[in-house]
Amino acid sequence: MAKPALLQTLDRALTLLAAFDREHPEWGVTELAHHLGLPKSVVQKTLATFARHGFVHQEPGRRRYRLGTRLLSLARLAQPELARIADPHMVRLAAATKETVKLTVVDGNQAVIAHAVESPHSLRMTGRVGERHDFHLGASNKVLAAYLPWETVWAALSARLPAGHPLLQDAARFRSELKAIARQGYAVSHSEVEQGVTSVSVPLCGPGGEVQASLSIVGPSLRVAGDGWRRWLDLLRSTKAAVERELGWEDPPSLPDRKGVPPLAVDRQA
Amino acid sequence: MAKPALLQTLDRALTLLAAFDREHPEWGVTELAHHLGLPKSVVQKTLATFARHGFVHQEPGRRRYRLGTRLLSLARLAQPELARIADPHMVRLAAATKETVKLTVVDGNQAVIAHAVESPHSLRMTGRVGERHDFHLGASNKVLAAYLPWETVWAALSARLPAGHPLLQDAARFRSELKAIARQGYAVSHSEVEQGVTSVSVPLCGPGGEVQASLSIVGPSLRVAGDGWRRWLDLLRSTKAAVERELGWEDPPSLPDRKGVPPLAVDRQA
DNA sequence: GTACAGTGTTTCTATAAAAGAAACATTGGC
DNA sequence: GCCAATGTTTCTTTTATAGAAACACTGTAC
Repeated sequence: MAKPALLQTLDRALTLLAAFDREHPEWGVTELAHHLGLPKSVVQKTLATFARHGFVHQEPGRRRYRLGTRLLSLARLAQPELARIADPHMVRLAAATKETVKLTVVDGNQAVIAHAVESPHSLRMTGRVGERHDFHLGASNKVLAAYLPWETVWAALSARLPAGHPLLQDAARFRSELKAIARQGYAVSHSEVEQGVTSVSVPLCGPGGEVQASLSIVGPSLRVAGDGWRRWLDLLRSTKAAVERELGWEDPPSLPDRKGVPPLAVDRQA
Repeated sequence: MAKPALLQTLDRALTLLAAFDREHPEWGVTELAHHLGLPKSVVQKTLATFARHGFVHQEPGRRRYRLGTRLLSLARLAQPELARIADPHMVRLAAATKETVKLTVVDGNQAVIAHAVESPHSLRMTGRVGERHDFHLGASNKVLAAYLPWETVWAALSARLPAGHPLLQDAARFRSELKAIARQGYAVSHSEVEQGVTSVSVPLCGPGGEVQASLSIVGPSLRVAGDGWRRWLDLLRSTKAAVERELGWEDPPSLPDRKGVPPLAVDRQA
C-alpha cells in the first residue's frame, strides 16, 4: 500500500521497455513474453504501441524489436535535468568544502563536464563546463570509465590516444585499476590531469542503477594534505545518496534480476 | 481504424509524455490535464507511474513535473540504432553516387560523424566516424545547426570559436544563412571544410518531427561540376523519405492540438 | 493568524479497456 | 513444399481504468 494509484498497464509497459539493455538490445515477442512471464499477446500489443510512438522499432524484414530513435529526442530534452537536479546539492557541497564541485558525464568517446560549482577561494580549480577529457586520467573520468563496459573504454582510448601511448601497451594494468575503482565505489587522483590538483569522485546512479554521471570535488592538493580527501569522500557519499534519491530511486519494479545495486533507497516522505 | 490492437492507456501515456518539449519543459498536473483535455486524476496517475520509472521527475518542494534522467540511459542504448537503420540506405546511396555518404548528429557543442559509407573511388572523402566539427562550416553541420534553436547554436559557436573570429562579429549573416537552409530543407557547401570538396546534406527527422541527424553526400568537387549536386539532392531526398518512414513516422497520435509541426520541421521560434 | 485559492493527491464506481488463451497468418529452414 | 517457429489477430471474461468529485496540502492575502 506504500504506493497506490498507479497505472498497471503503463507500469508493466515501462518494465517491459527496461528489458532492452546492453545484454539484450533486441527481443522477439515470444522470447520477451517468456522472459517476463507474460502472455504473448500482451507483449505484442505493448510493443506495437511503443513502436507507433517510436520508442521501439522493428526493421522491415527482420521481426525482432529494438529501441527506437524517439528516445534520442526525448533524451535531448532531459539532458539539462541532471544538472538542474544536482546543482543545489553541488552548491551545498562547494560551500561545505570550499572547493570546486564538478558533474561529469560520458559523451561519445570522452567524458565531458556537464556542470560545475566553483570554489570560493581565489586559488581554485575552474570548472569549465563543456571541457572534454579522455577516460584514462582524473578521478571523475576514471570513475565513469569504471562503470562502462571495458570494450567501450578500450575502444574509446584506442581511438583517442596516439598509437604507442604507454597505456595502450599495458591494458591489463589500467583495466584492473578500473576494476578496483568500481569495487570501492570511488576514485582519487593526484596531479593526473593537472599538477598539484587532487580530485575525489563518486558515481551517480539513476533509477535502474545505471551510472549517469560522476560527482567530484577538485582542489589544490596543498589544501587536502594527508588523508584530508577522506572527508571529501564522506561528503560526496552523502550527497550522492541525496541526489540519487531525487533522481527517482525507487525499488526496482517487478523485474526479477537486477544486479547488485546498493540499497540506499529511502522513502521520501519523513 | 487502420491500426487496431493498441493499448490505449499506454498510447495516451506516451502522448502525454510528448507534451514535454522545448517550449514546455515542465508541467503541473492541472495545467497538463487542461492542455490535453483529460481528467486531472488520469494525468496525475500517469505522471506518478512515469515518475516511479524515472521517466519524469518531481523535485521535492516544487510540485511540477519534468522529464527524468531515465531517458538518458535508455537513449544511450538507442544511440547505435540510428546508424543501424540508416546503414543499408546509405550503402545504396553510396552505390548510386559512387561517393561517400555520411550520417552526422549533434553531440554537445558540435556535430559528430555517427556513421559513414565510403565511396568506391580511389579519390574519395574518408568518412571518419567520431570526427567532430563546429556548426559553422560544412553542409552536414550547417543543416543540423539550422534546426537547432539559434541560442543553442550561438552558445556553441561562442564557446568553440576563438574570440574575434569573423563569424562572431557577424552573427546576423550566419543566422540568416541557417534560416535559408531550414527553409529550403538542404544545404550545399563547396570547399568549406576541405579544399575541393563539395557536400550536400539534408536533415533526417524522427517520429515527432525532431531532426535527428543529417545525411550527406561528400565528394571531390571535380566530379560534381556545374549543378551535378542537384542529382545528389534528389537521391538524398528519396533516401531521407525511406529512412524516415523506417524511423517510425506515423500520423501524430490522438493528441488534439499538436501545434503546427509541419511535415518537415521548421525552425521553432523567432 | 486565519481564510482562501490554488495546487497535487486520493477515493469511488460504471464502464470500457486490457489480460490471457487460443486460433491465425507469415516466415524461414530443411 | 512441408514443417516448426514467430509475430499477429481474435475473442470473452475479468479487472484495471476513466472520470467526477471530494480531499489534503501549500503558499498567499488579508
